[in-house]
Amino acid sequence: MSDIQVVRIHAGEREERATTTGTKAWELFADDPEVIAARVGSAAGGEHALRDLSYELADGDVVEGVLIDSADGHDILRHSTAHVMAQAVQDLFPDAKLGIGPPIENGFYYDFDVDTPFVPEDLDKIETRMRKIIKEGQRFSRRVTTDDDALAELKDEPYKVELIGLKGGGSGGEEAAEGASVEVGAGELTIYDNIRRNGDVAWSDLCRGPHLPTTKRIPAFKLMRSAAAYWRGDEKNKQLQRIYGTAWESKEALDAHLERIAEAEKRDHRKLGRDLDLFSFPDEIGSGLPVFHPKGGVIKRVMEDYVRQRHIEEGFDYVGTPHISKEGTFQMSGHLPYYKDTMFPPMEFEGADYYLKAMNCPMHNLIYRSRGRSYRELPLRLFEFGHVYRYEKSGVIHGLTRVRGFAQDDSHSYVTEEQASAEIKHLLDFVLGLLRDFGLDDFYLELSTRDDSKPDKFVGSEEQWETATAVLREACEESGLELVPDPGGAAFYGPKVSVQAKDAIGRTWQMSTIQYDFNQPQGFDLTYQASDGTRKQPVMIHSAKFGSIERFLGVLVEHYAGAFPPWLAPVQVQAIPVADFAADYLHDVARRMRAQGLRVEVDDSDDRMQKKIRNAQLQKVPFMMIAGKDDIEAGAVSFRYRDGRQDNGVPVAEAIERVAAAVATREQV
RNA sequence: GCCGCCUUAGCUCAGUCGGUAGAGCGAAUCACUCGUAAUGAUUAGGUCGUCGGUUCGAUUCCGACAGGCGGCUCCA
Repeated sequence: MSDIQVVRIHAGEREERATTTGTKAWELFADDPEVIAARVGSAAGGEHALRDLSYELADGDVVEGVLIDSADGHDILRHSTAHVMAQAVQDLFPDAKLGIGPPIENGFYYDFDVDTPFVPEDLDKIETRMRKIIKEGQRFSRRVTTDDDALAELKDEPYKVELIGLKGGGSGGEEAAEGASVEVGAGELTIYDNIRRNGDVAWSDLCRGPHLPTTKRIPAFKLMRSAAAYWRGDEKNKQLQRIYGTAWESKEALDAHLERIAEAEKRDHRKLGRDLDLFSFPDEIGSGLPVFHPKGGVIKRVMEDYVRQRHIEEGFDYVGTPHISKEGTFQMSGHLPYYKDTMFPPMEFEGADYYLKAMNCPMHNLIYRSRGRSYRELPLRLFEFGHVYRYEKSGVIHGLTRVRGFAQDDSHSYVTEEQASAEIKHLLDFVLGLLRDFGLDDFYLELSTRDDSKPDKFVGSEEQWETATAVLREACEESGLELVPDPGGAAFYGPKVSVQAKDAIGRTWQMSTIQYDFNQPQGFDLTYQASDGTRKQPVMIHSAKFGSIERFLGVLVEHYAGAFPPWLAPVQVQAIPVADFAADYLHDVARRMRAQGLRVEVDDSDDRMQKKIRNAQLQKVPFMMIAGKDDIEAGAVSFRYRDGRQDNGVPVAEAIERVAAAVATREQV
């Protein structure tokens, strides 16, 4: 028997463990608590060559080699935990039919077809059962089978039967099996048996693997919630009951994960929006239609002022367009056939159908077209805060991040084909700089292209798409940022680049978008007079930096956890008199600060000073400015910063200067 | 839109196995005038999401609708 490499994989890190002969390979890591997954490969034939080999141990037991392709230890751990969960569910609910159960980011799920949805108490029971299975140390054992054998064996599992059918389903098979790849993969069919110590098969599942050696290798897990999910992600299919869980290499890692979830909840902009009195969603107005309170209004206005100023500096002209328009505008742009369902129903008036606009591009096109254009005018850059309304399905509304009415910081650059590349690179630079000013500096790009298998979802010729995609790709590559492909994610009129930014706790948000559009200029018959006197069609480049002001604000609330940097903070300075006698003094200092454009409030309520400090702290005000007898005598104030640091006896002029400087930097404090 | 859960004072939540409700915080008033995260007392505040049904009686049980939450689907 040839030499075997045993590689251990611990929490996503790989480490070569040993080279040995096959017979002892399994024993090497069988008792190593560090190992949560194992790969067995052949030194001679390369690890992939051993996919199907099994190894005979000294005592005659047979152990399967596990092949871990791109998956890391977490995926194996989580997928194995999903199996244990499914076994527990079928133990407790014998009628439950299996869907699929893949690992996902931070966890796993498994779908079940059951008559009654799971309730939280069911999850407790399932967890208990899972602990028992884990304790039993059932071995995950791989078994190659044939389609026919598998169909016979799994005849009571209709969804598994369907997956087997998909696998062999010809050209569509690969795509159709996408969601099911952990079950059947692309190659041969395998079944994993969970084998008890006494050799009994406790449970089996159609699965491509790989898995942990035994269930004992699951150190820490927790079931999180149950929810319905459409079979194979298609809303035409039946909904199955999905249970989500998470699994980690240690109790500590699990606790840290739960801690991160709690931290994310604390940052939830819907909660902070209420606590900090920023915005609300009155039922009376309607779902997904926020109102901004004075403090939220300040942040919104500062954001708008900033982005308007930046656009003007970058050569954009600020324009304005109405909220409603006759149907023809959206016919011309080509939007209506694609998006009628997601536009609010039209209002009939004087024999015409008026729609609330769901996009601004058509309006900008009409500004472009309002007179003849010369190549000398290009690039022509138009920018506005366009208020758009989209009839989002009721189930998707979410705080400020998914609403039915919002303002886009929408811009369109009309350029010659030759200028497109430079304009896109320029926009990308512009966008990244802007995001950095909002404290976001960890990015990657996503390039959304058309889906060649669904030509009816996209307009334009293949060459047009190729050109446009190439231009975008080049700009992305030049930026040096990581580029992730998103096939099929393009708008109907052209490909797009989107900037994905990571927030303070590592969550990714889609921010700005840049889209290359060769279609609308044609629909609107946009032209310019070229230098040679001919009429040519411009290319239109859509870009939105915030995307939606509402959404961006929601993301910022979560990114900063409500503790905005001074330039964005609704109240920059909270003045707190030690007692009443100091209120006039602070009102005077506040007046001088306001004259510098600073946002200052004086808390002259009859609360005690400590209470006022607490309130200011809870409101996450960056500067607390305190004054009592000592300060008044010295013509000074005392600072308390948001982090609790103090600075006593700062002369008033210097204090004002200090706050103004902090605001001017746009930096967090 | 689909599945499940939820909706009681401004907020967070108790409670009523069907006999119309409570706490803490917040608010208002009064007293205290205080040096870096909650002074004390008093008072006000709710047709228990809306509409309908069952019932002698509904906040409680049933239904519809609206809104919210968690997912799915969707996201120009």
